[in-house]
Amino acid sequence: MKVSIRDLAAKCGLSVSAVSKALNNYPDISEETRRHVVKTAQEMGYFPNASARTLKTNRSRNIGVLFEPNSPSGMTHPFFSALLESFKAEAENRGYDLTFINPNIQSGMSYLEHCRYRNMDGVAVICTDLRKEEVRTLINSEIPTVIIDSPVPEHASILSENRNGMYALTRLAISMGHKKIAYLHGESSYVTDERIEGYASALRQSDIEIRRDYVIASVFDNPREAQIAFKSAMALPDPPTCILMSDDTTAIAAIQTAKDMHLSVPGDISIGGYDGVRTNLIFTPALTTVHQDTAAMGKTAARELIGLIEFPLENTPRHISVPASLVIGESIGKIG
Amino acid sequence: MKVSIRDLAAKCGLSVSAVSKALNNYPDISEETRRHVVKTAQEMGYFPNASARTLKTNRSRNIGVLFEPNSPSGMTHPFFSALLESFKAEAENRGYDLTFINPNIQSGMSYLEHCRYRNMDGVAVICTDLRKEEVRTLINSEIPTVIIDSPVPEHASILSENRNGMYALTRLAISMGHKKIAYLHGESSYVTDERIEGYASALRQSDIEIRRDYVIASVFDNPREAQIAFKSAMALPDPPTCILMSDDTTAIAAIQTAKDMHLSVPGDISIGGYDGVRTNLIFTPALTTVHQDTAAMGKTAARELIGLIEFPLENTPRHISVPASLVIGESIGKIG
DNA sequence: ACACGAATCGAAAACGTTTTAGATTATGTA
DNA sequence: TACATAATCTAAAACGTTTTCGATTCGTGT
Repeated sequence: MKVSIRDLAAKCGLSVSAVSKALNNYPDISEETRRHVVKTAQEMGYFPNASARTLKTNRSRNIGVLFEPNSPSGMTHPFFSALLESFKAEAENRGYDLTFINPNIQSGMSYLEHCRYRNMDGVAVICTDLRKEEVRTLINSEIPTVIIDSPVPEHASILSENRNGMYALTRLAISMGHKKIAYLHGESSYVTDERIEGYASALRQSDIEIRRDYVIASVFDNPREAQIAFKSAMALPDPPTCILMSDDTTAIAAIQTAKDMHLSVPGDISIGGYDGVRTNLIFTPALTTVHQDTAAMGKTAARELIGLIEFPLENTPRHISVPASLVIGESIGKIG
Repeated sequence: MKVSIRDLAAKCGLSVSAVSKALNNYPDISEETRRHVVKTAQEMGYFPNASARTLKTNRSRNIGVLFEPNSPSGMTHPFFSALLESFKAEAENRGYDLTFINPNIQSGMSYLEHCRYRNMDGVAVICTDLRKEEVRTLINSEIPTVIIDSPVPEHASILSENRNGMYALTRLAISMGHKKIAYLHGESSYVTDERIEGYASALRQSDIEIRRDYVIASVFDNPREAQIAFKSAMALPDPPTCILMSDDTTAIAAIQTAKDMHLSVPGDISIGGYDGVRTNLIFTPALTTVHQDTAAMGKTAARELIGLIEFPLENTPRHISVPASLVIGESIGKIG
C-alpha cells in the first residue's frame, strides 16, 4: 500500500542513497538517472515519510500557530480569523503546514515543549496574551518566531499601522467639521495605545482640545458593552457629535443603538469603526471605518517567519508595519 | 539542550527499552522503577520526539482538517469557524493536534497523499465541496474520517437538524399569523434541501399552499446578493408578509434593506435568519433565528473520529444529528 | 600504458523511538 | 535441593529517511 524509498530504489535498480540524492537534487547524480527516478516515483505514487525525514533532518516543514483569542468570540473573531487565513495561504504556498499549538491539558506540555515535541520549524503568535510567562519562554526560545499585531523587541513583529489609521479616521471626522469627537476605545493594549495616540495627534494638529470625558474605556468586539458605553457617551452634559468605536462590531452596535434612540446616523450622530474586514455587513449607513490589511499582514508574517527559518544568518528579526487604509462610508457625515 | 530517551536511560541507570516501557506503562516494569523514571523524566524535562514515535508506531496523534470554505468569507465564516473551534478544543483535550491539510500547490500532493505524508491518524472534513474527486478519494481511503454538516453513506457524519430547525422556524411564523411566508434559501446542497423540506412540511401541516414564487434561490453569507433577492421578493405582485433568509448574515442585510425601503421590521415585514452564532450583532429588532449548536457538533465530531481511530473494531461510522434550537427575537412579529 | 581527476554511485551510520525475543534474577513448590 | 514459574530487565532490530565517506568507472592527457 504505502511505498517507501526502498521499494522505489528496488524498482529503479539503484541504491536507497542514490534515490534519495536524486530526489533531493544532489549534484552527484546524473541527469539521466534523476529523471528516471523522478518518473518512477511518480508512477509508484511515492512520497517521502515526513516523520522519517524530520527525524533525520530536524526540519519538519511545520509551523505552529499560537492562536488563543482572549475575546469570547474566539476563532470567530473576524480580524484574527482573517489573519490566520492569509498566513495559512502563504505558508502553504511555501510548502509549510500549519498546526495549532495550544495548552495540551492532558499531556501537561508547555507551549515550548509542545513545539519541541512536534519539531516545529517556527511559530506564529497570532492572538495571545504576551504577558503570560509560558508565551514569553516560547518566544525567547531557540525556535524562530513571528508575532502578529504586537511589537516585541528583538523579535519579528508584523504590525498594522494603528497610529496612522486612527489618525486618518480622526482627521476625516475633523474635515467634516466635527470638533466634539469621542473615542470609545478597546481594552488597554499596545494597539489601543497606538490608536489613542493617533486620535490625539489628529486633534492636536487641528488645535482641538483633547477632553478626558471623550476618551472612554470600552471593549473590543462586544456589542452589549458597546451599547452601554455609547449611551453613556450620548448622555454626557456636552455630548459628542462624532463617536469613534473600538471596532466594526461595536460600531454596528452603536449604529443600531442610535437608531433605537431615534437618532439618525450620520444626521444626529456620526459613528466610525475599525477593522474593515466584514464591512459589507452593514448598509445604512455604510460604515466609515479603517481597513486593516489582514491579507498583507498574514502574508508578510509568513514570509518573515520562513525567511528566519530557512536563512537564519541572512535574516534578522525586524518589525514590519503594514499600512491601514481609510474606508469612507456614510456613517460619518458633515456637521452644521 | 534536547534530552532524548538515551540521556534519560543513562541518568536512570537503565536500558533504553526499560525506560520506554516504564513511560508507556508496560506491565513488565516494577512500580518502583517506573516512578523513578517518571520522576527523573520530569526533572530532566524529557518529552518524546513525536517524529520518532510516529515513525515507529504509525500513529501520529495528529488529525488533519480539511477546511476549504467555498464562500468568499472563508475562514471568517462564523458558522464554520465556530465549528472548527469546538472541534479543536475537544481534540486537544483528547491529546490530538490539528493540522490543516490543504492543496499544497508546490509539492503537488493530493489530499490523501498529504495525509499519508504526515501520517494523519484521521481527518475531519469541515467545509468542503464533497463532489470533488480528490475529496472523495480521501474519504474513501483507509484513513478514518468524519464529515461535518453533510451525510455520506458508510461514513461518520455529524449533522445539524436542518429539517427540524427550519420546520420550527416556519411554524413560529405561522403561529404568529403569517400565511405568506417566503424562503430565500441558499445555494443548492444537502443542507438547503433539508431546510426547504422543513419549511414545506410546516406549511403543509397548516394547509398553507407552497407557492413556487415564494421559494427563491438565493445565496449564503452574501449581503449584496441577499439585498437583491429581498427586493425582488418584496416586488412580487403578491408580496410575502414574512421572509426567511438563508442565514443570519443575509437576514441582517434584509433587515437593513427593509429599513432603507422605509419598511418597519416586523411591523411591515417579518424576517427570519439561520445559524445563531454571532446573533448578538443585531439589536433592533433582535433577530429571530435558529441556533445551530456548533459547540455540540464540533465536540461530537471529534469524539466520533477519535473513537474510530482508537477503537476501529468497536466503533463503526454512523450519522449523528445535533438538535437545533429556535431563538425567538423580535424580527418575526404577529400579523393582523 | 599510466596516472589522475571528474563523474557517478553505494555502504553504512545515524536520527529517537517501540517492541519482540531473550536473558537474568527472584519466588515459590515439590 | 532442584526446578518451574513469575517478575523484571536488556539487546537488538526496525521504522524511513539523509548524509558522509569511500568505491567504482570513465575519459583524458602524458
